[in-house]
Amino acid sequence: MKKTEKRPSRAEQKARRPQEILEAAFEEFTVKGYAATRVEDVAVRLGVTKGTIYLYFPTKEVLFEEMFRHMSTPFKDVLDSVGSFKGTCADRLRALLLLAYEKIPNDRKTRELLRLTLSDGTRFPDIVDRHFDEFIAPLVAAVRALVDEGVSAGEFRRGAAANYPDVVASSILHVAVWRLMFADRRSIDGPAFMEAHYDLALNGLLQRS
Amino acid sequence: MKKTEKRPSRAEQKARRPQEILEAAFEEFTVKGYAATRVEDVAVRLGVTKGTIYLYFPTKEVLFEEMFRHMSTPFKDVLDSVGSFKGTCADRLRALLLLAYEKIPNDRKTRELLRLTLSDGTRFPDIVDRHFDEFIAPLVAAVRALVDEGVSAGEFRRGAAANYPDVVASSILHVAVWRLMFADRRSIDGPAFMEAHYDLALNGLLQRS
DNA sequence: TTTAATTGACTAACCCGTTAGTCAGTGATA
DNA sequence: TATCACTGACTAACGGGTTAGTCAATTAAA
Repeated sequence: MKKTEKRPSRAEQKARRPQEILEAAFEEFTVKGYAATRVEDVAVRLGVTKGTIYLYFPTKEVLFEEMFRHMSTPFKDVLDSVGSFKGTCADRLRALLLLAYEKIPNDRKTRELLRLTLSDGTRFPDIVDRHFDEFIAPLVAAVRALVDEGVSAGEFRRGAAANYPDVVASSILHVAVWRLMFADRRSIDGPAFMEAHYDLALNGLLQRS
Repeated sequence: MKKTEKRPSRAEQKARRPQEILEAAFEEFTVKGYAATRVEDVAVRLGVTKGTIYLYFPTKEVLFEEMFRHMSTPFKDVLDSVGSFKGTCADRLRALLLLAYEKIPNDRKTRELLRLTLSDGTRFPDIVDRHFDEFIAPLVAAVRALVDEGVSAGEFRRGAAANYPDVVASSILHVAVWRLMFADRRSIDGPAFMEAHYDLALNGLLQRS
């Protein structure tokens, strides 16, 4: 308990509350899932009582939805930076994979939101659509653009894989799911796995002779 | 409602009950998850009352665990049949992928158990370990054996991908997760996806010469 | 008639959402 | 600067509804 920082004024505290609540909610919901999380758990984690939560959010469902929105940062911006990259398509594929690994399996926030999407997506179809629009669609589009360009340039083969870009990226999901399943119980060597992924994908795409 | 089959005797009914309950439990748990499923939902689905469930299973937790055990059919046996295949490693890789696609993303049972593993695995660590032993480990081992053999025979490259067999198979998981997320809302062309997967993996593995 | 599978009412505990009341913090007044 | 009336963020306790688990009564097969 540091005492160095001064106690915030009431106005400051009030302005800060919604964010604090949403972040506490994230921790609880991701560990227990929507149904098994009690609103009071969220409050206790923050050091307040349940009533306080209801001053800021009308229902548990709204709390969950807003938590999800607050925690999911769009992926498009990150991907756009790949478009500005120079170099061979092979180099740019590598850059793209690096970014995607950072953003998806290596980022706890994204990883846990994936879990919630799978476990509670039926109850909240909106968050699944958001997840698709903000993560999956942009990533698949980026891979597709890159592969198409490689094919046009004669660098990549024209083949079944080139037409289904998902298969080029899907090992990223593997790492994310692995970590969600086993946490620290079975560790996975991220960089080594990514190298293997890049090696297989690149050689799978490259012109053969 | 066919009336052709005769009413079962009491002994027959009693012998049949546990299975019936476990299958009804599967339907309910996979739709709502552990926490949001009521024991009475399971009973109603079967046309009995809650008390009956408790004649056969002592608690909701035990019901869930036994449901999971009853529904997960081991994968090893299926994989062993690949070992007896003849042909090039490329052919055998194709056969292995076909089997894996049938068993994982195309099989509703396996798919939904994957969802439960992710959503309620924290509460039931045992089922995660079972899942690993019965699905993941055998599949990875089979891929590794095949890739190693291909490398020894000079058919496959020696490279990063050959050392991390997971990347060769991980697109399978992609289809499973996709279907869990979007159900019928965004369909995925299974056979075409598998072709793309095989195309990329095989060319990624093959000797480059 | 005997036996045992099944029922369904019941309990105890739980949890969402509400609200009357509290008190720390604020700012006007002297 | 010191006093104090007032505000509003927060709390504590509760109503109402739900659900896991129990068990005495029921019912139908043998």
